Amino acid sequence: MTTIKLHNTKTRKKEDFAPIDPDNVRMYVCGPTVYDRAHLGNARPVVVFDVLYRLLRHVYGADHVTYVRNFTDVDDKINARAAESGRKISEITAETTQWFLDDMAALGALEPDEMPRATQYIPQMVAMIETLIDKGYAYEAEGHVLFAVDSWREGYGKLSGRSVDDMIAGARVEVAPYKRNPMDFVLWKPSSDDLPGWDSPWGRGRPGWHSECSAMSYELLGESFDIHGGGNDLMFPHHENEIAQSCCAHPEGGFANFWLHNEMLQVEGKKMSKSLGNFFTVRDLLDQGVPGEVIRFVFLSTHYRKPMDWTAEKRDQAKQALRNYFLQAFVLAPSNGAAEEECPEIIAALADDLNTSMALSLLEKHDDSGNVAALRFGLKVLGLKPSGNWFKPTSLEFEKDGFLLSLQYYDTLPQNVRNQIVRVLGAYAHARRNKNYPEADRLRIAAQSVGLDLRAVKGRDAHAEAHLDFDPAKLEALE
RNA sequence: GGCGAGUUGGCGGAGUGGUUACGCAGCGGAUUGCAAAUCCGUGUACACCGGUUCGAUUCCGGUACUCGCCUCCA
Repeated sequence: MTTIKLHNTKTRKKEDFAPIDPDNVRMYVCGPTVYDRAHLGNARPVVVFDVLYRLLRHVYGADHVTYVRNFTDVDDKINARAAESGRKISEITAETTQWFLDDMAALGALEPDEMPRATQYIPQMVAMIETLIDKGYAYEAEGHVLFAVDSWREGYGKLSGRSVDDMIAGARVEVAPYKRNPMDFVLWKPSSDDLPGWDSPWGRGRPGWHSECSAMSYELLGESFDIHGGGNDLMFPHHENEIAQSCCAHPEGGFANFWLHNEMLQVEGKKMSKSLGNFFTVRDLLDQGVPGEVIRFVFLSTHYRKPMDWTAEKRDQAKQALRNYFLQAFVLAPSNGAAEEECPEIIAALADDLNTSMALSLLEKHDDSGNVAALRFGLKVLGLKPSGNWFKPTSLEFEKDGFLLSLQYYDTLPQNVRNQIVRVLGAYAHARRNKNYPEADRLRIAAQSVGLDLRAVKGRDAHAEAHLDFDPAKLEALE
């Protein structure tokens, strides 16, 4: 069996991955807070851990992996959004959740096995907080329940490599007066009547952000599981706090064995932010006609632990490369050939701490050598699947009146359009035959502007190739 | 200030203690009325300074720079 190596943030080293139970490999990844459309940066961890999910399923079997990714549907940002829009919270979270699912599906991400909503796990959070209070790790103050970092100094800060003292020294936050230690964090906070709230031993309130992931991972994966993932900005404080809660509430388990963190995304060399004007969502890109699999390809071209820069140039290069692979794998190759054939090199690349850019270069190799079976396998295991026909500027070729036509959906075009195309081709061929090059060029350039390529072909008069944006309505003007 | 990540040819991006991927772009050529497409050929790069070594881009130390986190932000 393939040994997967993963960089474990806990040890800062690449380690051999060995699941607690190979029959049920368990992974938890922090999901989105559902208050708005996912921006491009939100998509990176989704794609990174989707690749890992696929690899785990390949190695251990699809039925032997449990992947959990939550939705945070109780949060002050959501409350704020509801207040300013006048809409119901449940409406906003339901809509945003569906948007997220749709956008991530467009990026070729498989849905996790479990997608718990925080609001469905309030009782479990309350229970966990009670346990923490009972064990002396948490205390109530002014309707809040706080985790006391001093009660677990031996463990707190280990993941992110900070000591409690360092953190206090570097803290630049105003400290709430009811905190015993400035670094204590909120497990439960009171809700006013106009905010979402649940009854609890500490009055009506709502959970702190960190409580959610601990309670949900415990409920769905147990007190110890294999992998916990997320963006490296979550390392502190979110993951540190999760560890504190989970390890103190359930000391019998070790919580997550492997911690994986992806690096952040930049846009044209700068952090994506609204103030820089380079902020955009996945949906924006899709609406601009960038296929989701092209976005995915760009993500895959950078190792997950390196900062990734989204640039227009990368987008274009990715599109071109993918077009070639898709053409080779799904159009040019004989359809009756082997569907796919496992490529151990690609699996080995992924098993080496998700070396996706290496895997991509192997795709290139198989494309060059015409090894379609391996190419198909690679595309599949990387989750690169055509979302439409964008990569097929041409499809089948037809002979018509001595001209070679290679037109997408030729047979679905109305007869009059077909005839028009043949007439344009005829005019083009005629002009060339008579060395009337200005006229030939005029036709070629004009045709190009409506999405039709005319070109001379040896041994034939002319060749027309229609692109997807071919607009037959404008064709008439050419004649 | 603290913690962490990174720095490879024009761009992207692997990899390696000595033979130095690959893609894109570029350049040269073939072909072409021109262009496109295609084909052939072409690039000795690894931030800087020390150290280890017969030999380092690859190992060790330091410097510089970039980026992230430390505060709601993925």
